[in-house]
Amino acid sequence: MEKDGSKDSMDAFARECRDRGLKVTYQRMEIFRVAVSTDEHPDAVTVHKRVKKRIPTISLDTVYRNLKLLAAHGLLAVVGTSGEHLRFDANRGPHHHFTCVRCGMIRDFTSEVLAALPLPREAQDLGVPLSQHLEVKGICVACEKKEQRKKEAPRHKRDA
Amino acid sequence: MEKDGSKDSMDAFARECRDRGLKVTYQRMEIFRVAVSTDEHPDAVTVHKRVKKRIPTISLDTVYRNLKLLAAHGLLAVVGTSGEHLRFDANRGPHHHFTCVRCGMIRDFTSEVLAALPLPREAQDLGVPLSQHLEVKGICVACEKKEQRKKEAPRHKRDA
DNA sequence: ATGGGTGCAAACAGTTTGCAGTTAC
DNA sequence: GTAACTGCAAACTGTTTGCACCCAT
Repeated sequence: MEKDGSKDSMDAFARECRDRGLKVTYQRMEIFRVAVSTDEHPDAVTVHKRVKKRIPTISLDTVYRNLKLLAAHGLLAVVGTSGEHLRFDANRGPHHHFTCVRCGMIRDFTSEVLAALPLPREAQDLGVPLSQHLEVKGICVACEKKEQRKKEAPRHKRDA
Repeated sequence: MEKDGSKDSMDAFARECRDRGLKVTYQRMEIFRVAVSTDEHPDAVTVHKRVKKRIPTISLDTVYRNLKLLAAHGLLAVVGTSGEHLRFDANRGPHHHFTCVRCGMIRDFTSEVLAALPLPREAQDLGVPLSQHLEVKGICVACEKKEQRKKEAPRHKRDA
């Protein structure tokens, strides 16, 4: 699926919706078209504004609902940790983040390999870089352990 | 400044405050102590809860104000894009982000060098990684141009 | 003493939810 | 026909702001 909102990609999207039991509504299609036609990572209000040009009566909450729904189905993603509360970081040195997708915990790590990494040219083409850090998403050891336990001992209903 | 809230680091912090004309209040010190004593990247409510143990009467908005103030002074940082609106990304392939610190624009880029990069061991120690992407912060070409113009032609008041 | 800082309460903005009517399947 | 979806309005939550008092400098 290219990021252009072409007929092909919209057809593919419609198919993916039906596959998941999601109805293919005009609103949903237009919301997706707008989202997929830009790489500015718009927020819900921006998407709403743009969709309104085609569907003047569409409501903001329909946009929210659809973006969230599509995100839940993996048809699009929420950028970074956006939308969560403000989180603060008193570690002022260069470091990277490991974010647990289960519990939301963010842990720092440092890496000499990464520190030595030159900034890719593709990024330099976009502007003057000031800092860079790697965002790793995954499942932290604590959550991993929890899930292991569930698998290993499903006969106990300790995790009702 | 180590991330331990030791007397030394607190003294250093007090000095940095005074250097910037910020008053060294009990509340401010405790807020910083909490922030710097953890790498969980707590949100304001969490910080508030912890500071309350020492200062039961502290208000949540004092915590907000101080965290924001300290962030503005570079004494701590706001994590990722947190706190902004929800932003959505329909680019489902692996890609990285260039975020402009001036205008907030986020642009995607891909990089074969990065794609080939093995995940550092330090991250694997924290859990099972699912995805990784580089977050580059800097000044985008548009903002860069704007600032150049200001420097080069200050005699014209085209940028009043 | 005095300007910044604090606490309170009220305002705000973005997001979510309940409901009744509508639409895709 | 029915379950999913939409639009509206009201609720909610995290964050910000105005104001009067207080405290570090």
